[in-house]
Amino acid sequence: MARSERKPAPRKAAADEGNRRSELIRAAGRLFVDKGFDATTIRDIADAVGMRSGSPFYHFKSKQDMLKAVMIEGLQAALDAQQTAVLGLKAPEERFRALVKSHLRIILEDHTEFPVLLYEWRALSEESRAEVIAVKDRYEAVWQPVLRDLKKAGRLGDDGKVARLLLFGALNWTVQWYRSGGGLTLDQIAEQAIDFFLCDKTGKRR
Amino acid sequence: MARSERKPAPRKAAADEGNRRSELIRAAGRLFVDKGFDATTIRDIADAVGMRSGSPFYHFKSKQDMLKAVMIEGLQAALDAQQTAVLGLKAPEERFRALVKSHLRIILEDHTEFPVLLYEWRALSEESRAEVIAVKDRYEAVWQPVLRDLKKAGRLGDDGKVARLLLFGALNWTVQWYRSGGGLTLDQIAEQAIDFFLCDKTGKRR
DNA sequence: CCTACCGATCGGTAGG
DNA sequence: CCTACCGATCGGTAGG
Repeated sequence: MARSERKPAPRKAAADEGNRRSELIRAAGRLFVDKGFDATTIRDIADAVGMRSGSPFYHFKSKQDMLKAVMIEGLQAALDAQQTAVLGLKAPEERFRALVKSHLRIILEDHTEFPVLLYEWRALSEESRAEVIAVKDRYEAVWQPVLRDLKKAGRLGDDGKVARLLLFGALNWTVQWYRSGGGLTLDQIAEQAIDFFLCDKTGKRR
Repeated sequence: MARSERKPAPRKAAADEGNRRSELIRAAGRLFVDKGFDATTIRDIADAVGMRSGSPFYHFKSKQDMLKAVMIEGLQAALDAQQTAVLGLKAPEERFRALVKSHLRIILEDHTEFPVLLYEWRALSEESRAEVIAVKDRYEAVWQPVLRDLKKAGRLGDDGKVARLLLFGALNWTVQWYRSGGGLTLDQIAEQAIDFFLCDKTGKRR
C-alpha cells in the first residue's frame, strides 16, 4: 500500500506511454496494410490516434522505426498464436496442420500487423532488417523440426526446400485474394494446402 | 520514293516518340520493381532515360498513367510468351506444364514489367483498374480451358478454385525469394509446383 | 522535349 | 505531448 502510494505517477505514466505506443503501432499497422508504407503519412497515423503530427516522434525516432516496430509486433502475435496452436500436439502431421491453420488465421482473420511483413519487406531499411529477421527466424524455427519429421516419415516430397517455399507462397499469397465472407472458410483453404503438401509413404495423395 | 520523301519527318518522329515512350516504360518498370511505385520519383525515371524532370509528362499525363502503362506492358509480354509456349500443344497436361513454365519465366527470368502487377496492385487507382483487369483477364482466360480439361480428366483436386488460387500464390510468391544462380533452376521449381497440383485418376501423386 | 517554376506535402525538430 | 516551424522534395504545369 505504502509502496503503491509512493510511486503511482511514474508507474501510471509508464503504462500510459506503453499504451499510446501500442495504439500507434496498431494504427500504423492498419494504415500500412491498407495504403502501403510510403503512402501513409505520419499525419495519417497521428490523426488515427488523436495526436498532432509531431507527437508520434515522441514514441518513435523515425517513420522507419515505426515500420520495424509494426513488423515485430506482427511477428510476436504470430509467435504467440503459434505456440498456443501446437501446444500438446505430438504427431508431426497434427503439428503441421496446426501450424498451417494458425498461420492462415494470423494472416487473414486476426487482424494482426503480420501482413505488413508480407507487403512491405522492401520498404524496411537495411539497418532495420537484422532485428526483424531475428524474430522471423524464431517463427520459422518452429516449422523446421516438424518438416524434418514429416520428411523422415516419407510424408513430404523429395525436395523439402522448394516445397516449403512454395507452401509459404501459397499461404502468404492468400492475403491478396481472400475476403472473409467470400464463401470460402479458412479451414477449406488450409485443408487444400495441406493436401497439396503432404503425401503418404506409398506416394498416394490423401 | 516520292512518298517517302514527302513525309519522312513525321514518320520518323512518330517512331521516335514510340521509342522514347517505351524507354520510359522500361525504366519505370525496373524502378517500380526495385524501389516500389511510391518511392520512385518522376525525376528517377527521367534520369534513367536522360530526360529532364518535366519531360515524362509529355508522354504520360500522370505518374498513375505510367503505372498503368507499365502493368499493361508486362501483361502484354506475358500474353505473347504464353501464346508461344502453348503453340501446337494439344494435351491438357502438356499445355498446363507449358503455362506454368512460361509464367515462371516471365516472372523470374525475362525481366519484364510483369512483377509490377504483383507488387503494386494496391497503388493502381480505381479508375486505372478496369483497363488493366481487361488484359489480365485475357491472360487468365488461357488457363481456364486447360484447368477445366484437367479436372474432367481427374487430374485436378476436388476444389478447382482454391487449388488455382493456391497455385498462383505459390508461383507468384517466387518473386519474393527466387534469385537466379541460387542453385535452383526454374524447371525444378516448375516441376515441384506441377507435382503439387496434378494427381492421376487413382489419386496417386506423380 | 527543356526551362523555370509552383503549390502542396512530407518527415522531422526545437522548445516548451 | 503540443505549437510552430523548416528544409527538402514531389508531382505537375506554362510557355516556348
